[in-house]
Amino acid sequence: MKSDDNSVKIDGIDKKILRYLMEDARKPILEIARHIGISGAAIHQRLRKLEKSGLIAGSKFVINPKVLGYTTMAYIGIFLDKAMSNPMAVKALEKIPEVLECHYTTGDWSILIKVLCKDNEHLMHVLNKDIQQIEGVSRTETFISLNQQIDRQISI
Amino acid sequence: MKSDDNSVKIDGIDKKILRYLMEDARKPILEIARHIGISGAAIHQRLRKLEKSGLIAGSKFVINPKVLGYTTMAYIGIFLDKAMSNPMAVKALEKIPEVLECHYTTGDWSILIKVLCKDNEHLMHVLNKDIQQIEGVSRTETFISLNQQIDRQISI
DNA sequence: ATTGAAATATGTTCGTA
DNA sequence: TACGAACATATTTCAAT
Repeated sequence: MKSDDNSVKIDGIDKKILRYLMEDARKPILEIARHIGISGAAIHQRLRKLEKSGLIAGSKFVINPKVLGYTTMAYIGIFLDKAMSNPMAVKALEKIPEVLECHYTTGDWSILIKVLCKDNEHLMHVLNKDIQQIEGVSRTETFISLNQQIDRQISI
Repeated sequence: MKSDDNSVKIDGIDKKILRYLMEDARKPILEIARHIGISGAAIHQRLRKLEKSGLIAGSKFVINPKVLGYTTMAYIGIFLDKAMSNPMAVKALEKIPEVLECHYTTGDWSILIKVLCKDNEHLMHVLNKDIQQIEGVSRTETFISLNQQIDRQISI
């Protein structure tokens, strides 16, 4: 069910439903139904349509890492010797649990990753013992996040 | 309920419960109960404890932005004239819906942001019309994510 | 697409161990 | 902590519009 511009069409009611569930995935459908004034069955049907379209990728519990002692987040730009080593480097990065994101990027680096560590010492360990030891990694540039001010999903 | 190292203690059962819900926030508690072999009431009680500890920050529906036509993700390093302009710049960034993350960082830039746009043209528009026009922004460096290979939460 | 109602499943509380 | 039972809600399906 795709439109001309290769994107799914959703109407105002779909948006309202999604906005509730993007805030709280466990919000009861019937509660949303009461808020926006249509039946629970209608919402149920719309959600099935949205899931089928692929727009809803799933749902997640959000964990607060600080409560587990993880207080140091950083972005690390990685220079690789040869482009050939990229897929192997990503495989190695996947095995490092502190690596939460990994992007091939334009610009100076081959790869940009986001890591979450307990503290600076832990970060240093991940850099020196885990990342620098990956075959093909020649150099890294680290940017520690002193404070995350915005963290949100796409606005619909 | 914090331990000596200022982090919450969770046991193996807590971890199992959380792992299920981090994958699928709407997974029924009773289903999880059947999987791990304790009663639904016990899980309910543990979840209340985990929420009270602050470890569970909430839950979210995950939207696939590609289905809405958003295919260009980029990181942008922003140079600010004076540190003084930082909070004002963040306020201005909050008003740009394409900005999904914003970090104060160590290193070259004052601020690192993540943006999600429909295409390169849209990204260029956000750069030139929205970001560059913010008071105090002197220069930006853009890194387009050609491909995101890893995207996950903290592993517990 | 939407509805109400019925059937099924789940969430929640409580007394007890 | 954990349990089971009882009660309150929610999800899901379906015939009808």
